[in-house]
Amino acid sequence: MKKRITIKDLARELDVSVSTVSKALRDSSDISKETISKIKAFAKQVNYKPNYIAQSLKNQKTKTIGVIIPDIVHHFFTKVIKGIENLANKKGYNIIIGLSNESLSNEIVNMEMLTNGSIDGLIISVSRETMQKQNYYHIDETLNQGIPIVMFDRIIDKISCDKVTIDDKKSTQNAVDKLIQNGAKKIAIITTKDYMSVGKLRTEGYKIALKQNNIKVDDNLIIEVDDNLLYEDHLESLEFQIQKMFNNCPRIDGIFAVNELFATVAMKIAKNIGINIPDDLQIIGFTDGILSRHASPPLSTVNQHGESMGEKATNILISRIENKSTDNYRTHIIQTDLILRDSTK
Amino acid sequence: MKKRITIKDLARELDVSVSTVSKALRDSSDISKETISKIKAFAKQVNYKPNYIAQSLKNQKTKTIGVIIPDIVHHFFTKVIKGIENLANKKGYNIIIGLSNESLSNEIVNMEMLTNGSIDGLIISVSRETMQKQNYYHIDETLNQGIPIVMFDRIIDKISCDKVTIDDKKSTQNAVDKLIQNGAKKIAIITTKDYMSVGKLRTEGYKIALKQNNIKVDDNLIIEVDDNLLYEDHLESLEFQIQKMFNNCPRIDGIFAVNELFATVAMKIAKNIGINIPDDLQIIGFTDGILSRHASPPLSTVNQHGESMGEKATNILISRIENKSTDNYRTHIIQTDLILRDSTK
DNA sequence: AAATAAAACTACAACGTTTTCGTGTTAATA
DNA sequence: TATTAACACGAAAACGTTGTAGTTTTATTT
Repeated sequence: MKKRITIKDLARELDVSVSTVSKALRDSSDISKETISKIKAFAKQVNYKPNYIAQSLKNQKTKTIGVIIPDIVHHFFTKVIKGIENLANKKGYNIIIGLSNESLSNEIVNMEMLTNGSIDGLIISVSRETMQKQNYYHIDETLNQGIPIVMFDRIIDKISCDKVTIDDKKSTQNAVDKLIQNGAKKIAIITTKDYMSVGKLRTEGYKIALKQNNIKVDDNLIIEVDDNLLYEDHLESLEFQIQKMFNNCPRIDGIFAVNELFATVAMKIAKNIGINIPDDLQIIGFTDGILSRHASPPLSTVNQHGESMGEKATNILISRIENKSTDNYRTHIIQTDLILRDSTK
Repeated sequence: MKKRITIKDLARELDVSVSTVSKALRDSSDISKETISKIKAFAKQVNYKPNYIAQSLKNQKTKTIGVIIPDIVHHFFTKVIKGIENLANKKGYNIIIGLSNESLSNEIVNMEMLTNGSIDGLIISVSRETMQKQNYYHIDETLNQGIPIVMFDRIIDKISCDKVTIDDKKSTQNAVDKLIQNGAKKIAIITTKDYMSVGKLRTEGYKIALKQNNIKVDDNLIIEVDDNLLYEDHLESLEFQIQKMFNNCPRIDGIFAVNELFATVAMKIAKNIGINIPDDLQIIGFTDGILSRHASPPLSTVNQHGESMGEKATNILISRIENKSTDNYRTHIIQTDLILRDSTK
């Protein structure tokens, strides 16, 4: 186990001062060409690598960005992270990840760990509990400390910072429109309770689409799933609610689901009852994940472009970090599109 | 934007020395009870938070562990990360993630970024390219630097470090056994080319199970998919190979697939041809992911317990980091189990 | 040859901690 | 009362860098 080589070691070996080495390595005009190349050559030879921690302390910046998400076992978030990582790496940043597990206290703990000097900026999608309790103190705090934040997907209007998201309302409006154009008349939506901004917005989009096409909104067709439970572990209750919907309104011919799990489960149940998809019932989900792609039939879905979202967020964050740009905060909208597969006509 | 409060600030305000403050905050016996509580109270009042970077530099440890994986858009890895994060957080560690995207050079770059002082230890599942090219220099290097490494899932025998994985051979042997017990006689395996240790081991397990049950191994039933391509983007070629298998050997009554995507696609194709599952054909996949759970019928599968794997790896790593334990390196085996759903009788 | 300017290099403080080794008080012992 | 021990605190170095403000050397001008 070799000891790490430091600038001091180089200086001693080459019989120059520490400052000379440091400057040479960063091509300072203070140092002569020959000395620079001599030092660099030697540094390379002995495999010198600068200590990031020391640099961070000295430069007061860490070249790492924090990412806090509610859950990592989730296709969409995973795509976003991929986008973040790729761009961040390209720009010489590392990412350090915190998981809130949908809990406010976890979110706070993670945030505190990260904001004690470890990161230059933060990208976050807040936990469900944070939205419910509307407790944003920790977010305000880190903003106050001068750490730039970019929120994505689940954003909070009251907080003023950069945001990147999609137009949830418009996107579902388009999707529902498509259902209607395809001949659907009795369209249900499977959504979440409305403390989740996205669920709420998508429900609104659904209603607008219906109204514009002169279809009456029927509250029996609006299924609000209580997503306090982690769906994957509580499938029965989800299935139960959907089953009930079919019982109450057997003649449903279109379903818009707020995520791909809801869509997949709805389709499964419909098929069990003997409903033919897409002939008798058309379904459109949200988020182009693995489930949609491999369901049978493959699900039509609204593609959120998670990777672009991650890249956009990273871009904004890094320019805040590096330019100290004090432009007004903006909310950037990522375009969605409708991927039409076999669950629609 | 408030300036961050440092120990120096506290010292000035309270009119004591920096050392006293530092010691008081860590409950040193050097300092009197009263002074300690006075200092702590004040620190709390002004919301003092220690600077992690400075502590890292001074203490020569960062309390963060690096995680490098080939891909994050992948249910299994995601489960492992969850396991790592949960345990790490509990023990006061952060995790910082690097993605290799299955590329050796990316893996190297990430590794270099992380090993320049940013992490105390590393958990890694190597990229496909690393396994193919058998280029392990970067891994040896960081081991040499005294940074402990735990490899998981895709492990390299030649490298001596801690490892945690499953018994691929035995697990598939059990699964194939189950198929045979259920009456299957003509069992195919869909695997990967054998530079991937896991594909190779699973194929071996498959062969053992057949032999022990006096079934002749038929090379036509061993489908080796070239997974140099990212499957998700190259489904056609995967489908093509599986299709061909059914054409060549129509009477297949059992399939073991090396991952859940292969299993799902195989099932889809079989259903299209009109094969009934599980009556005519039984399928078992690997990795209990979202696809298996929501396929129709739901897929029987070998559960790898990714989360436990992550936790185990973290445990081992942290004890290496903190105890400097010099026990011999061990390879820990995580038990798998067979989840029986509706794709088997 | 003296004065000046430019070039090449170095000392040192600083980033925010932790820790070793003192030093000055007070209390206990001889 | 003199000596020692225990207690409470502080000065300063260190972790590995960077950058400012010198200082020395070399080259240029008069």
